[in-house]
Amino acid sequence: MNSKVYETAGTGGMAFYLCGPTASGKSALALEMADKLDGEIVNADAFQLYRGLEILSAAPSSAELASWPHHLYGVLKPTVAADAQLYVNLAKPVIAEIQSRGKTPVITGGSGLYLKFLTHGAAPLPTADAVLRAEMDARPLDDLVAQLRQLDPVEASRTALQNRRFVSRALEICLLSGEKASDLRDGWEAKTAEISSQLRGVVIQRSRPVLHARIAQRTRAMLDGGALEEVAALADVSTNCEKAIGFREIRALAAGEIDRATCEDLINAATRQYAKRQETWFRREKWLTEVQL
RNA sequence: GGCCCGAUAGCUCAGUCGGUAGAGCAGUGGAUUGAAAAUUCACGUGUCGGCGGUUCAAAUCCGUCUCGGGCCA
Repeated sequence: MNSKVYETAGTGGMAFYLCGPTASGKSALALEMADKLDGEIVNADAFQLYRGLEILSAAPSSAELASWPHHLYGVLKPTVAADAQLYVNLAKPVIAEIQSRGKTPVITGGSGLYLKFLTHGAAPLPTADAVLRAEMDARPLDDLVAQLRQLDPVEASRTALQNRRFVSRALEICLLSGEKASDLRDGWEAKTAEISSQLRGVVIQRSRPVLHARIAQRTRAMLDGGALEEVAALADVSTNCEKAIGFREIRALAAGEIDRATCEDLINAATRQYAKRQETWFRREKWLTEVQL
């Protein structure tokens, strides 16, 4: 059934990437692949990194974690605001250490940006600055766009100017570095193709009806399996964790603003939309071998 | 049985004075190198419940039937 996956994986040694949309069955396949490749599983999911979000993030169960070496699951406190570079800083040494023992890292997850940073490296850009971001968040978008146009017309011309996040980040780079974001980014982009040719991995695909059914099943299991208690226990969380799908919905349920069925529907819809975005992302990663399950 | 209200996109609904219909949500496709489970862009033909009638022209007016919901018996 997974002969194409095995073929892509080869005989082990190199890191193997196992990607796919949420609820596609990555975790189960990871266990299988780790066994096959004499490997160890490394998390590449932005939310499974956190402790206390196990149910919402559909992290592997404690039984699964105990059954085989897993790395980078539940390693961050919910108050920490992670980002792609922080993830790479955590993952690189873990992967190297696994390889030094002659094992194969099976890097498993669906966070496209985190995976991209890990596989292709980071552009030489300044790190996010919380204070500057807060300042920019308080300004009108038009104002940010005008300043970006002035500081870096090239970047402004190729940025989606309706997207506040993208405009802010481009501007942030210019302001923190004193250089043009476009110049800093160009150097990095030129090198990505060569890197891709040396990577090895698969992206799991499932038909939409199947994926949607799996999502619905999982949402129900989450809500029945302690997600409400988990959210209730998360008193102090970073703004990262607040964005976990299900967090707001379950808060609303607990507050009596919506009923259980509505909560379930909302979580399902948000999860389906997320899965679609993941598919769009991975479709562009041509180095991944598509595997239909 | 009588009366009233409703029936329009997958869902919830809008539709002015008659000129063959459009919002939100859902869905689909895209963008996306330090917030990414984030953020953002694009995409709207559907027996206007059925049948008849009036009219140059009906989602819209009239009749009737069907199915909901309600009130009175």
